[in-house]
Amino acid sequence: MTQHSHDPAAPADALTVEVVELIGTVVARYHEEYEHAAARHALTGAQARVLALLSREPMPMRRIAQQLKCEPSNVTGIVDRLEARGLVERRPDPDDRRVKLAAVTDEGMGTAGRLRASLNFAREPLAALSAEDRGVLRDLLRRMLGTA
Amino acid sequence: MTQHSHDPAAPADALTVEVVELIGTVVARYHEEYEHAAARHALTGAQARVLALLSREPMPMRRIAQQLKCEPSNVTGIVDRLEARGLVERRPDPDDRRVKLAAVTDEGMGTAGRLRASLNFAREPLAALSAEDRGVLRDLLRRMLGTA
DNA sequence: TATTGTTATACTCTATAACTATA
DNA sequence: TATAGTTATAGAGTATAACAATA
Repeated sequence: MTQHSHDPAAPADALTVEVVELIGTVVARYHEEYEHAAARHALTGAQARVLALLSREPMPMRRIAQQLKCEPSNVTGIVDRLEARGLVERRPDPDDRRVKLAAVTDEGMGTAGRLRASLNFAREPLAALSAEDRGVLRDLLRRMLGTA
Repeated sequence: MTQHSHDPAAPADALTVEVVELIGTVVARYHEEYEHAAARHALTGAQARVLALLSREPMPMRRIAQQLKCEPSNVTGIVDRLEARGLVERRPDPDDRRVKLAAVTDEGMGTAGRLRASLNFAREPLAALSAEDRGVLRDLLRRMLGTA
């Protein structure tokens, strides 16, 4: 049983435990900041996520649910509330009349942009790291996530 | 305006943007795994967090709310549900009769232990990194979080 | 008076199941 | 038959405000 074991039942060493705890702290701080940024625009976290998603590209209700990893029925309500505020609209899909494409309005695009700008998680914690450090961090995270 | 600027309105460089996106992915994966681990024990995320919190140390309802960063009134319901399942109990505080100390039962301690063990975020993604890499990652995260 | 925990209320998110309109 | 979106329903988390017991 070495430190490099992939045995899922292997007890974690002290270093791994500390890294996991640090990641937990990052997760908590990230979420807190995201919720606050959303609240500053009178949005819930879920609404902000959908708005951010649609600001990149309109998409069917079904696909929003897949991205959010939730049931399609939930998306109806979230989009309803965004639509009631004029930030999002439902458009018919010319290729399939069953499908409704959710798309941000001009106002919604503005809100999405301000939301993105007010998310200072990008700048504040990472500002403590040099460009070189950030590069090392990027590589480690990539490998951790299996995307490198 | 240099790359090291702390100006909160400064646009983020490409590297910073990528690191933030990677952190976003880590956050999403961490949360997904936490919710699944909780669900395997028929707990919600909030219930699992409170159980984990109390498994370290009994504490007043008020302090649970502070740790969860939510209103004290919410804690009543979460602890109610844990108590109904016999995982947690309310005890009087001998020093202040207004206070109720929430504490895990023996059964709750067992569930908390199994929950912790089933959280394999500790092992799976970090297994891709060597001990040296994990040390570097720990140092970068510490500095990012301002705890070093 | 201030504090602790609770209750009452309203809103949002969530999953499940049944429904509709299309395909 | 199958799929996209919705509705209906119920449970859980959340904040706000008002309350009882205690400090």
